[in-house]
Amino acid sequence: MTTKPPADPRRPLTLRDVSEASGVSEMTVSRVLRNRGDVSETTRERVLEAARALGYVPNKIAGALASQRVNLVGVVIPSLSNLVFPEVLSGISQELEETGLQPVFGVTDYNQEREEAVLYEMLSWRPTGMIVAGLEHSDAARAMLQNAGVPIVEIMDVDGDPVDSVVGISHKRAGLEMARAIVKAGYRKIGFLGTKMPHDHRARKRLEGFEAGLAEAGLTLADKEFYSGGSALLKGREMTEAILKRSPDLDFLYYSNDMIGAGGLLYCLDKGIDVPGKLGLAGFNGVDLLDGLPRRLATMDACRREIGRRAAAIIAGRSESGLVGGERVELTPTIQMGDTIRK
Amino acid sequence: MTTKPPADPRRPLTLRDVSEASGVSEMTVSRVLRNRGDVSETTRERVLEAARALGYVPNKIAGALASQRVNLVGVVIPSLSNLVFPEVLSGISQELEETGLQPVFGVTDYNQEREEAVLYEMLSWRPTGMIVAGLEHSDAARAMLQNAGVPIVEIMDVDGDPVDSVVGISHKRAGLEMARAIVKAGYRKIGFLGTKMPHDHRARKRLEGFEAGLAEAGLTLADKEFYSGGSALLKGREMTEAILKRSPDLDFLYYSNDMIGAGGLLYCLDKGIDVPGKLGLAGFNGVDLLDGLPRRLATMDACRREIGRRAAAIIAGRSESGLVGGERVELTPTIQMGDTIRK
DNA sequence: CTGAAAGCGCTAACAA
DNA sequence: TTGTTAGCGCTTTCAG
Repeated sequence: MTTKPPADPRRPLTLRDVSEASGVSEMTVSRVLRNRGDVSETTRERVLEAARALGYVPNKIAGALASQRVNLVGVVIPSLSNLVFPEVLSGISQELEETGLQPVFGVTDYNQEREEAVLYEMLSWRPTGMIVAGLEHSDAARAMLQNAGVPIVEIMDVDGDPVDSVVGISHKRAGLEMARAIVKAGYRKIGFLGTKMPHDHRARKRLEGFEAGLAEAGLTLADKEFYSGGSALLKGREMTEAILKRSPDLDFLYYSNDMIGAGGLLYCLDKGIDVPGKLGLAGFNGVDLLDGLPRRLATMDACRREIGRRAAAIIAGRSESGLVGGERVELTPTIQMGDTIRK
Repeated sequence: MTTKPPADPRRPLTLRDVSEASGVSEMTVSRVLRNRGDVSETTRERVLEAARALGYVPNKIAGALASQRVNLVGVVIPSLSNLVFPEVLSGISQELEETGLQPVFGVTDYNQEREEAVLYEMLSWRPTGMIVAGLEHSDAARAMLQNAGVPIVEIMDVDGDPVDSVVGISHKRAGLEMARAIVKAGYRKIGFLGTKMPHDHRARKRLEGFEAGLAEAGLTLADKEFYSGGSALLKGREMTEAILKRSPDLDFLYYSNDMIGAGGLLYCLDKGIDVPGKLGLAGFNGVDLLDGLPRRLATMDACRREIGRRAAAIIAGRSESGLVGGERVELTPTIQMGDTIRK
């Protein structure tokens, strides 16, 4: 006759431990812990009591393997320091809160190889769905997403060919409309200041749309200036100084984001340049972080939180309603004229 | 005689599929895909080829269950919009990059109930380790962490009683030293402006340390102003206006973070207040986002990226070297005097 | 309302 | 170098 060796005390607890402590079968314990099926109030309480007393934390790995269900939603974004993405994430978290689904974040640093690695890693956890920033992916990444067999939502941008669903704004259109507004306000010698990152496709599309908008009025960009890295506010300052030295006759500066725009604005105020009389300014994103500046920079709201919410809603909706086709949600950004464009 | 029904074509691929496609046992396929054990170059290539052709993505759920190893590190932070935390996360990602470990983020919104929920959720995936912001947790949360059986690193703050390891700065000391620097520069009527959030323990500790520092010189805070929510830059402006209206004789304003400090600075410059001659200003965090302001705000670097890195290194180190006791890493923040304190 | 048996997809340990 | 066997901790399914 043998006795079982005493279990390792540092071994994580299992359903069996709760079962033994409560004198109820593992199956019934499992039911109680998941609120599934009918369990008598008596046993229910006995089980809950035992689980709490032991400090049992269920093993979702085993649960997921057995049930073939994982309450994770993968979210892949290029950067956390961009100010834009935390807000998207926040919209996603908020929308998912009530659904029992949990977002899991991955960051690519605007790097396609990293993106592939992150996607592979995430998909290997068999998430309920994936939310991925942007429409531009390597062939391998697209293939992975296509074969994943779960709802995919590409976000931020709608100008392109989505794998499945897409939620975002048209950055081309955003650039176009900003150009029209600027032209309409009477500006003619217009410069562009933006990021150098070759993989920031959305900034590129805004610039394309912007140039198209100028072309409608027979205009072309008078000058451009690009940067990469560093404090955006400071870069905005430096770039503005540089472009104005080179092209002193510019009457408008269009910045690819609000942070560099704010730097430019501060520079102009420092130098006593008449804004928006002699020089108009506009950015992009509508970050309310900047609301306390001496003047409100003209900008365009990118609907960041709403994008996160809608994307999450698609995943949540589909995960309970079975499969539906790819949806397309195009949000409409609104221009905020602020105080840096002439009326 | 029966034939197996054809497999559901949308069913995710398994090791078995790769095994059949390559004519190699599942076990060997598994070895190849994990680079474990010796496999002949011939079979290795055959397997890799088959896996790629099929688009096989391994199922980590099953793998983790079988191997009892999970390459996930849980990271729990209070907020993403705080500017501080993205940088910590970035330090963590960076340090983990080479180790095969993957960070998974969870956000608590400075809410203890949410924290419990997030911790429970994460621990149920049996991660390799946990990084948690702050030392203040509910009893239930502490118990969960204590019983998790994996390395826990609490970050940001060292003033308190850690569950296991801790990496951070002393916020008490940070406040204390800033007070000393201010007093030494000759300021005497000092006001404090900060967040109202009752759960921002670190801000509270800085304030305590700050008051202790003033007390050393026989001083007390002349006035205080608190806020919650909204654009920090704007709030900084508004609060500064309010406190100066109420207490026009203040000669220094200590802000609990750089963003509201920047708002205050912009307000003072607008109003033509002599900074730092008549009024000194200081913030906290050292966010280089603000480098482009007209003057550099005095501040104190909170070592955010370094904190993330060190915490991640502890998890990574312990996961391969077996268990070690709780480590304590206290980083030393450095004052940056900027242009808003008299020399 | 409760329990017993089978197996999710993979890997540890051992055998060949 | 490769294959076989058992089982990770849970849930599904079916039987009581």
